[in-house]
Amino acid sequence: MPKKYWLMKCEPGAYSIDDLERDGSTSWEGVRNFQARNFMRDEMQLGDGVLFYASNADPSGVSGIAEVSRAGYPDAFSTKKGHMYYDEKATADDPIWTMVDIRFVEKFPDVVSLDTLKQIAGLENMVVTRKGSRLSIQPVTKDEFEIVRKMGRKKK
DNA sequence: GCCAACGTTGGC
DNA sequence: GCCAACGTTGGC
Repeated sequence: MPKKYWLMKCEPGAYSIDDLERDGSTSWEGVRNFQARNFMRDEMQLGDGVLFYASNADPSGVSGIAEVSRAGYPDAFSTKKGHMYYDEKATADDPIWTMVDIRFVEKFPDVVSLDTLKQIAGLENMVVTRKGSRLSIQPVTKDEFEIVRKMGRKKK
């Protein structure tokens, strides 16, 4: 299966590219959106490329690169009563939700801001540049991934 | 902090 | 199966 590419959003206050660099890798639990879950459960594969996107940031944008280090597996937090990711509909047999692990690859010298993404030719169809795009895990094409990586490596 | 856009829920 | 109400996301 050919390698796929993704964009994963997180608020830096919750988890940033610096946290990922420090930790080396992390589990990506707590996604409670069916579309995003389906991507993790059905399509994400070991080694897939990830654009690490900082939302609600200053500025918001892609702050680095990660890769999938473990494909989709059940999100055990969904059955932990009292936990912030607890879902009362989840059971041991059917935890409903899925998580993946990702590994740090690189941090960009400068964030490729959303504003920049919107101006770059070739990224017109990127999900993240569309108005009202709230999906926290989005598919990205190989071309889009490489354009953003190239931009991110460029020093100002 | 505001609020538009969105996803989910639940009444009917 | 529609759709209003609600809660959340995320840019600004």
